[in-house]
Amino acid sequence: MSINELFKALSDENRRRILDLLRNGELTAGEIANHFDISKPGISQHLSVLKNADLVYAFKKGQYVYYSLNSTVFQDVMKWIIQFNSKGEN
Amino acid sequence: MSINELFKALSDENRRRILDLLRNGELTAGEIANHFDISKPGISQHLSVLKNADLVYAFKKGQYVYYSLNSTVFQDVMKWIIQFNSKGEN
DNA sequence: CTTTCATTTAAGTAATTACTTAATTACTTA
DNA sequence: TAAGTAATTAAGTAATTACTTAAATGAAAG
Repeated sequence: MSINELFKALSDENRRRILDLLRNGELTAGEIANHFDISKPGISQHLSVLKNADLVYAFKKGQYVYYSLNSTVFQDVMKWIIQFNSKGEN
Repeated sequence: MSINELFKALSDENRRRILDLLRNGELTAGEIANHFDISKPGISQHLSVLKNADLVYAFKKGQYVYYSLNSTVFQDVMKWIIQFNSKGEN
């Protein structure tokens, strides 16, 4: 969960779209995949990147895996950004 | 100046270090390059990515090119992030 | 004017990334 | 227990990215 991993995860358009989808609530991997023209394994890999960056939670229920936002980590990005509005401290 | 270009620009560790350096004030391309183990053309390319994403200003003075932060664009990133703390509007 | 210095552009390469299809794992249900 | 469904892992490939060195541009100073 480095800041680098975090920015790398956010640098992909499709991954950001996934995060956007999850703003409306949790979704299964398959439901997420249905919104894209990418293969399911492709989406699975994106989800794995998001999970490793702690941007999403994943929990398994039966044969489904539910994904949801971990909004706390967005605050790390926020903190990083804030430095550039305030001058020179930190 | 798309949000995609912006996140792509921020996804590189060295480019983020450049932005960090510029928090203390403007620097010439050469001064920036001195802080890195990368060749000058390498740094020049990073600066070009940052400039295209509007994260930095560049102005030429004699044979030097001065780079400085454009803090307004950070607010675009901020706006994007904020969506994920507040629930579901927008 | 020609030499020097700062920077960028050009061209090539190695590493990384985003995908694909095929195979595997894990769970559910007939 | 066999067949079907959801998701992931594995392995390969095409595209992108981050670098390199060499060449070009442009301003300054001898």
